[in-house]
Amino acid sequence: MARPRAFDEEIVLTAAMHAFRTHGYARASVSVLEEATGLRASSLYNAYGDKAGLFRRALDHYLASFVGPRLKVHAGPESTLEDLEGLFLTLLVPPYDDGQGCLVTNSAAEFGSAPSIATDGVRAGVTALRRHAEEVLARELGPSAAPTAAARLVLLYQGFLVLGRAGLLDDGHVAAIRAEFVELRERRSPNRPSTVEDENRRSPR
Amino acid sequence: MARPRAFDEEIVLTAAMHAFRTHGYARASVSVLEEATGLRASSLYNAYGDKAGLFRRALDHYLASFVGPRLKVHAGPESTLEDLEGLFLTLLVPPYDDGQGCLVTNSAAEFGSAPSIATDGVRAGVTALRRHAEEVLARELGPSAAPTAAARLVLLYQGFLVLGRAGLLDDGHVAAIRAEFVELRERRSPNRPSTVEDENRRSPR
DNA sequence: CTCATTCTGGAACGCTCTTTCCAAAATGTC
DNA sequence: GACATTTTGGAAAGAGCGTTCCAGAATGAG
Repeated sequence: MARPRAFDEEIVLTAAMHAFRTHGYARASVSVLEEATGLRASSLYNAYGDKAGLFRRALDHYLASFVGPRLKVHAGPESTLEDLEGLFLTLLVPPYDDGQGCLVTNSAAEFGSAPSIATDGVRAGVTALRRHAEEVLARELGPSAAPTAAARLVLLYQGFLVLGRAGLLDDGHVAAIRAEFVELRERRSPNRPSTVEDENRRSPR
Repeated sequence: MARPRAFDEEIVLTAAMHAFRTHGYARASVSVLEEATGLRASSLYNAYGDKAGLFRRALDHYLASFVGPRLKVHAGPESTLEDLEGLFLTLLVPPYDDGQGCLVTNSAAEFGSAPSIATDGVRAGVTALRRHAEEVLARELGPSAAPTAAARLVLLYQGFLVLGRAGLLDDGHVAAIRAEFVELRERRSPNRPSTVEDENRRSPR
């Protein structure tokens, strides 16, 4: 009977994910990862093969455990423009306001367009955001306006994430996002009934 | 009489700048920089003190020799909405379409918000873009709408750069930018006369 | 020519990195 | 208890890193 693992994988992958998000891949040395996860190098190697293997798993974990649930809440089948706006605004409050940015976006910048260990995860993350946004926008604005509006929101969101990562977001950027959604609401499809629930979904701030 | 330098500093800094832009700071090893610049390590150290010193100089050079002139053309005292749109669209054609992104944006993602060798340069780059955009927009839309519109363009531009870096820009994003400027033109201040020159400034594509 | 000064290139240094090795540990089964 | 299996932790290996050292090179001045 093999010795059981002494760690909870969920906890380890979450810790690794945050270490990679904070330091980037190159700067997250194995000793940094040891400290973050509480595991020794040989345990990490035994479990994940090598550093790149751990990164891939951490990125997958990020997509599944952070991006996925956020898209479900803010851009899911029942979501509205207010929920979409909340996707941006929740980045300003705990637990998303730690200033370390998004592992997908950070990895996009770090690895660039050459094939890499981040290629599939970055594409998956950006594609999922766009697809979800487009579905909400198709319901809210009608199907013909949705693709362009979704592409625009993706650009705005990536910009928001980069400036957040750099600590350069300010009230002006927030006002720009709020104005964007004011405009989107003015373009709401007449087929889509408005409800008082919409006002409560934006929160925070 | 001291031995003169065997290199042209402009050429070396430009080469280093591109190496840092392509590989990021952490991955641009001194041997990569040797290859890019054609100088040996000891010459680089003699001239710039250390790797961080070279990076700072390369980032400054980028701001002065690439960002500054681009802002002058696309967001200068005579520039219009069409010129501003060209700031985005020129990223799609040579010499700006090499897919390595922007040293400011890449460094923002790499170094984050903690104090670093990139802090001042990133802030200067983002601030300059915003200020220039805001001046154009104040002329074109009127001073009250300019701050929010500028902040929005900065977010869009950063997002455009990140997705460009990741090789994920497509026609949908370009259409979104074009639509953005269609909307901005509809909001042009009545005080600002339109000219046929405006149509020629957008190019390319 | 000598001199003083700075630059260059190759070699080397010391450190950090990623990864491997292997003995001991942790388990359930017999 | 012995056994087989996997995991863990500490030590070590080898490679790559950033940087320094220093002898020779390149210059203009005298």
